[in-house]
Amino acid sequence: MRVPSYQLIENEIKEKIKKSELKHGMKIPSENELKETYGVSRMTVRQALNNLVNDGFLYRHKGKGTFVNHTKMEKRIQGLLSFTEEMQLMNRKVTNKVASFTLMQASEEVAAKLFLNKNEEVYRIERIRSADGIPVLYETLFLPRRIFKDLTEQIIRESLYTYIEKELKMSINFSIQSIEAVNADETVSKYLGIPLNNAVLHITLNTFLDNGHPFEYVTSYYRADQYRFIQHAFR
Amino acid sequence: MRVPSYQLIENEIKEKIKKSELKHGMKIPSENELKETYGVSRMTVRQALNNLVNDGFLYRHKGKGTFVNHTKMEKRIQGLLSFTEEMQLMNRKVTNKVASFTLMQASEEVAAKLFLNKNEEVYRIERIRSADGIPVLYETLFLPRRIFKDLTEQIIRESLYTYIEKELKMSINFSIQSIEAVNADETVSKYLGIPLNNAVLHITLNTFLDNGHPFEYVTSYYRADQYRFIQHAFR
DNA sequence: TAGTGGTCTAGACCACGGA
DNA sequence: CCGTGGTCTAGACCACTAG
Repeated sequence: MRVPSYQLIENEIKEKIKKSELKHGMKIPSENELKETYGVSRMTVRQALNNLVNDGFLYRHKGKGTFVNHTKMEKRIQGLLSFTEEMQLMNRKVTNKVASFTLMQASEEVAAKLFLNKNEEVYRIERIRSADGIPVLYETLFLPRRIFKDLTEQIIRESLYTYIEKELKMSINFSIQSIEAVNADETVSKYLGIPLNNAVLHITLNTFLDNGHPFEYVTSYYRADQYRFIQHAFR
Repeated sequence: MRVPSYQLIENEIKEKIKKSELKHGMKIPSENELKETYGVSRMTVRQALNNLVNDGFLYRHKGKGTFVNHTKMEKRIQGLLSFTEEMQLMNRKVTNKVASFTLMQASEEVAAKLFLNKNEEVYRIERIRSADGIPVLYETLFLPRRIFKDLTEQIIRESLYTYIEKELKMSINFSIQSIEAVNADETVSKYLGIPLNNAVLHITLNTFLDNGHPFEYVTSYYRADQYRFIQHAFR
């Protein structure tokens, strides 16, 4: 069983939505019909549909049926951009300074975030990123050795996302970010050139490839006077 | 069958996480153990656990077990939720205190955000919102008189989104948020009960109806120790 | 090897919506 | 009333992790 049946069903329905064979508001076949079509049990059909509902592709009405939602593309008004790409969009020139670059064993926290076994090797890299010469963010990256066999400082000074997509030919899928506000400690104030205790955005980021594996875990601090997040959310 | 068994299981686990009987990284009982504990089938246990995984309370490792995730009040961006709805998801009780409630003429900024003519009437409302008695956010709402003809303090003490959808029968579409970090000023520190200059999240929010009209403009300050944003982004 | 979560079956009864 | 999705059962085999 290479690919589970429920994923096949999911993918077929996603494809039909993508190709507009299924459009917003249209009713899809009932669970019993899909069960026959795919020759699986109803619970398997439900597993596929549940995932599509959770991901926002479909919605259900008890007693009526299952319907196609607004397309995902509409929801992804803002995609996942790297810092380099974001700054390019605003015509600002990015420079990166690598403050440290080491290979170490993953701590428990890092191993959990990167789905590694404890003590597997990870790169730990500290980087200060500036836009038009102004330091905007200080970040610590954790990257699994397993994926980045031959990482160099040169790559880190340029763009990691470009390297992954163009050189390693891997496909980035999505990220989960947590955004908090904290007061700058000594390290942060030093690297960002701001007074101690100034409010900064503290963001941790976990990014995943198409195959479901995480390839980076990043903790970062953004200067509040230089950066803010804009977010769209749909009801 | 008033409350489905899987919801009972979900709620018990959520409660234990809330009361710190289950903490980050701890393993919860296996599906077979839970099946015995609750006297249900394994599929029912899995339905409960799947929901908790989707909502970010738990995570699984094949062959190892199911574990408790970090908790802090989190915003999971799988849609636009009101504060009330978010807190319900976390099993927390919301109380709202209205600090001021006035009808005034829109300033230039507010008129622009709400697509009003200058000097059109808007409600200006200050509100402190608490979860389980702890003040979490202080916000100032601007609502156009044109849409909310008969707004009362009572409505504001309860849930505005519910009022809009259930009473006014209008349909909320999407919001644009800007997220920044700032140091708490005197007003904010007083209302949230935190020291002056503590970092807080400063969020401004513009929310739109299905017909394209904005119905609220909100500026708010969230306690950093009680709240963070979680955001998914797709490439 | 034993235990865990992942997938799947072939049934069942229920609550809701519409004709 | 019938068809829909919602809940639930009592099994089964698989893949992964650990000792």
